[in-house]
Amino acid sequence: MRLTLWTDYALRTLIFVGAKSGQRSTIAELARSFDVSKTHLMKVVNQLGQLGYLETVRGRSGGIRLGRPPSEIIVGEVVRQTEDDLAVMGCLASAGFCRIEECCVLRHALRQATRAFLATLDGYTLADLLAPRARLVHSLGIAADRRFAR
Amino acid sequence: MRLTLWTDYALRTLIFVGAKSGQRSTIAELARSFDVSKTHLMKVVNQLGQLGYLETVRGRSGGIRLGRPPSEIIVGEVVRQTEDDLAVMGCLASAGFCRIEECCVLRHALRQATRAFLATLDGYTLADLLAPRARLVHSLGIAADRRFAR
DNA sequence: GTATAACATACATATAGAATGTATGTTATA
DNA sequence: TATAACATACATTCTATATGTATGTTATAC
Repeated sequence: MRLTLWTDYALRTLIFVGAKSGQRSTIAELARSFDVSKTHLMKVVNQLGQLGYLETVRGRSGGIRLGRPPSEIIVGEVVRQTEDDLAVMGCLASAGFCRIEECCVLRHALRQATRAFLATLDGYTLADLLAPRARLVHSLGIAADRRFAR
Repeated sequence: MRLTLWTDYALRTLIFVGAKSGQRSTIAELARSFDVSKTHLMKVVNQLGQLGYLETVRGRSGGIRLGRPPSEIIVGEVVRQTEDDLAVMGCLASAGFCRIEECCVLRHALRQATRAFLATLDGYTLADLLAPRARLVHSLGIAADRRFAR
């Protein structure tokens, strides 16, 4: 029962970009920090941009910043959008999967459990994830931006 | 975020065997009903037997029956045992996965969400799943056992 | 005004884990 | 003692995920 690495990168991207607050981040910088290829992470960033979670700026001194305040980015919502299949069992993904589906109590239980999972994540916003900001900045190796430093 | 088909078969096996109550089931019969190969389902049944959920009887007129009362078979417990990896994200599966893991609030949230998922399933026993017995028996095509019928 | 840094996107390939299949062995009873 | 049924090791197939490659677009610094 694993969420995709895609969702993992998406959430980590939001945390990273959020931790830099005012400063812009670049995909190259994120990719280095996560140890993924730039082109791959680019796709994740692209989706987050289209969903409005990120504001992407093209051009020579472009980069990424948050598209809305951290307190308005709900973790459960992000997961629902980056994960394209949240059905924990085949019978929840397509009809006719199992012959007892019309009277299946298990199916009901699984739906309820999935709701409980997402509801828990809905209790967290990006602002909550950014609470230990000082430690995050340190762990992520976020340094002062040299372009603006001098 | 899909549970394995293995877990699916395990739960369906318990429902099927439970629905036949007193009567023994055979793997061949289950395999036919689920439209899986006998040898594959055999492995699932074997595990359930080793865990004590099923009592398997070898020999010419052998078969399967429940190893304990339906009310004592907790769905969440079964899932925890048939699913070998319940970590919804890499960072919950192995240490050193991500550089912010020591101060990561998301990690905490994901653990909490997983607990909520399983806690929901812990609220159901096999007895609950068997409640609509008449309809189950009908949908599963469970007929009177011919070996004992005449 | 043009070179360049940065994002955008379509398409192709690789990989790992799940799912299934094959083969052989063991048990118990009709 | 033949046979129906469970036991288990090993091999193979399949598919979604993950990644890579290639090319295009945008906007600004110089």
